[in-house]
Amino acid sequence: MSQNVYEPHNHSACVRHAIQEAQALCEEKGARLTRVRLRVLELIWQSHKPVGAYELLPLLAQEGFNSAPPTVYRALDFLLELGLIHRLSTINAYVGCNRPHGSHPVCFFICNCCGRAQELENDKLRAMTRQVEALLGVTVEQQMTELSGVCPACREHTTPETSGEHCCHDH
Amino acid sequence: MSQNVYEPHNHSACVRHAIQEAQALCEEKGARLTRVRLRVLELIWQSHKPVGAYELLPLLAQEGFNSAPPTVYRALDFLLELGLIHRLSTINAYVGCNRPHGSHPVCFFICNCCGRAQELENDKLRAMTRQVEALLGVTVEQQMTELSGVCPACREHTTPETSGEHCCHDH
DNA sequence: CGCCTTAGGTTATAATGTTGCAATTCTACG
DNA sequence: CGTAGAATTGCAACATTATAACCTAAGGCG
Ligand SMILES: [Zn+2]
Ligand SMILES: [Zn+2]
Ligand SMILES: [Zn+2]
Ligand SMILES: [Zn+2]
Repeated sequence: MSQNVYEPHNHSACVRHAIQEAQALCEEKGARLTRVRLRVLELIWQSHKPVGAYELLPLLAQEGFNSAPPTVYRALDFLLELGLIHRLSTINAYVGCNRPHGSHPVCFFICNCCGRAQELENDKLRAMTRQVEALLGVTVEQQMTELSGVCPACREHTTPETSGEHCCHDH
Repeated sequence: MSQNVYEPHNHSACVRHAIQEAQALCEEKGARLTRVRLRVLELIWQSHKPVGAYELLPLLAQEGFNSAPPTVYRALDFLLELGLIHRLSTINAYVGCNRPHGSHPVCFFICNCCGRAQELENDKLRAMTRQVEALLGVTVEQQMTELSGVCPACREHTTPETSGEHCCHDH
């Protein structure tokens, strides 16, 4: 929904939109968005900060769901398969997808300070892929780009005396 | 050394070049390329297929080196720090760096069939970074792109009857 | 040598992700 | 409806990857 998660925005709308998209996509593909799967997706969307698989365990347990690793990983696999979430391998965490419509090149910026991640649609990325294919004669099937650094919000909050510390945002 | 690891090439030259570069870099930076560190680097360079940390353990043990996880990870950390190797986070494996001269944007293509990885210098990548910085107002500090698919050698070797199997190359 | 810094040895443990199998629930079809 | 087959979940154990803590050994230098 939001094009820049580092700016204040109506996050409820992000969540609502994501869930609606998910339900529509599952309907369309005949996939079953069961209670656990839906709840995991909701939990992931609670913020734009990617969440680790093992962080989800206690959250699910708290709500009476079964909470063993396979439960979470199966839900994550399902959501990944449908493209509803992405896995950020540099930080071993999972985050909701902006436009869950089929497999697409993935590009994220991750703030090292607040942890929030912004998905990016980038035409330079496609150009790069084509260039690599032409150069090496390969066929690209998957691609993942992870940028990291400091977001505008964190740069602003990081005054000289607080530098080195981490600021904490909820989403 | 090689600009395309999927083509036949003089791999000894790759290794020799990498080790020389490493020694020069350590000299220049006053870093100590100890026996374990050098051997780990050599082992990583034995092929263009990224190697897992735990694969190195028995290889080191076999040569009389201490082989507990910390030994290997400390060597890897040292080599990563100097930029002599890269970590491919999508496959949790380590591979030698082409041009070990300071921190630089990392871009690899990884063949899903033979596992060999080719590092790429790509101007589209820099353009993308600038575009992202301008778009979000962020500051990019690190970046990693991992493409995967099928290399020319594997596409050629994968006839209809062998499709689905993996071909094995040494480097 | 004697002091300091860096590197390595050792043990244990944390963090992340998988396998295998039985039990349950859902779906489709007659 | 009722039942067979498929998909999903529960559960226990295990595999893989990485780190912490604490101490000893080795190298650099006055
Ligand atoms: Zn939001
Ligand atoms: Zn931030
Ligand atoms: Zn080579
Ligand atoms: Zn290949």
